[in-house]
Amino acid sequence: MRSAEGARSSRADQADQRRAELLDAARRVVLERGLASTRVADIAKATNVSGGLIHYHFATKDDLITAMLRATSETEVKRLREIIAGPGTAVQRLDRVLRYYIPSSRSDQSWILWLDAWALGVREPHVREILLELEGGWIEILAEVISEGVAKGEFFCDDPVGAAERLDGMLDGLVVRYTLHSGAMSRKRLLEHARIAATHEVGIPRSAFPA
Amino acid sequence: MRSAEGARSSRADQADQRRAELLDAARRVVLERGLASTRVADIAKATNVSGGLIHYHFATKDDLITAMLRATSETEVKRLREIIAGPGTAVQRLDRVLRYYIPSSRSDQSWILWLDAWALGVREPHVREILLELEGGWIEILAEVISEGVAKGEFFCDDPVGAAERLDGMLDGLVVRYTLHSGAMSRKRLLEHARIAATHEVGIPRSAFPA
DNA sequence: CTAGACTGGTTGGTTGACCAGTCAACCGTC
DNA sequence: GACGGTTGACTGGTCAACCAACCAGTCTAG
Repeated sequence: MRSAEGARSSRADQADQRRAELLDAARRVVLERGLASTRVADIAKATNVSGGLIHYHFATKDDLITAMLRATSETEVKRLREIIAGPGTAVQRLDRVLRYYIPSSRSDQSWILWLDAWALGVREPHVREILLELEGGWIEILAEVISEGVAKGEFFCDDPVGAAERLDGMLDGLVVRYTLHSGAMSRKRLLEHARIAATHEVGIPRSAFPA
Repeated sequence: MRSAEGARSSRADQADQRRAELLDAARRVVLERGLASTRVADIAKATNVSGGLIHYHFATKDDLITAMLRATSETEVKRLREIIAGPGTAVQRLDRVLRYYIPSSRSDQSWILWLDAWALGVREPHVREILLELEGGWIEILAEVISEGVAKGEFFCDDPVGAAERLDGMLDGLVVRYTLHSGAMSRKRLLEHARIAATHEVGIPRSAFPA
């Protein structure tokens, strides 16, 4: 009765949990050390696990990294969807998306992962595919929010997808700048840039956004 | 008479030339193989030179890579300055800058170098510094062109530096997309995005740019 | 003008560190 | 007792950096 599908820790569950744990450790280690200098042994150590176990769950280091990127990308898009699912006007929703691009603090270094992934993606088609999905997700969501605003008469824009591509591109570029040279681009300034560009794209005044 | 300062191949000249040759080969090899998998031996082979010689001219691999990035960055900014030095209206000059961001063909992969450098820059302050100068150069030049246009009454923009930062950021982001997923972003569309964003930033109609 | 010392450039082989992936043996649970 | 999960030692290979030797010009003293 208990051991059927409601079982607390079947074999499969245990393996899945370990896999997830390894993926998580991999993400942490890569963020800390960078993709280039991340060894399988580092990830093993971060999980208090033997090196061999990694290769039991993931055939190659490449598999592990790829799976980690895919998992991270998927939860990222999922969270973003939750963000826009909430209530509010189109401007409020758009502002939430813009803010979600920007690292919330100096210690939030999640973008580093994507800088590494871009470089890797140049050579690795699998990685490129993951990145395409992630970027596509951002753009799609931005475009949705904009279209919605247009439908409600809040926004004015005859090419929501184009506008979304431009906004997404600008945010990517500016976040790189913010991540690499925090001195040359404050978080505040970055957000202001995002909001100004958004006003240009959806035809509303700056005052429509919070100060 | 011949051997004085007009000498064809003094010691110093020879060394400088070899250094330049090595830097050039390094750039080619890194573009082709990626930073992560570029070996000193690869660069040696590409120059038909022994591995030891590399370490004679550059103490460490890191030195070589850093010097190569710095040299590339500097010639990049120099070329960009030449681009805007030419004649024409402010719109024409701005358009030339926008076009200069964008790889001129599928085979022009020079941006790959900067994707690698961004990832490296996260960990290496020297690299970060080079990138800051490069990006700063782009922004400065964009801001100059915009300010000039404003002074001449061609453009309308009360914050040329802010506009330059936004345009530079957008172009960086979109070029990444173009470089990684050429299928999802054609060169034509990329240029169109650049021009549209520019019209927003400098307050001119789309028709001011070439079709 | 020239022989020999000196210097900078170059070679190729070597070394020591590092690391992904393998393997045989071990443990706990059903 | 069989199987999924786990260990840690081991292997084969790779690579940056070092080094001893060599060579081609250049300088200097006689």
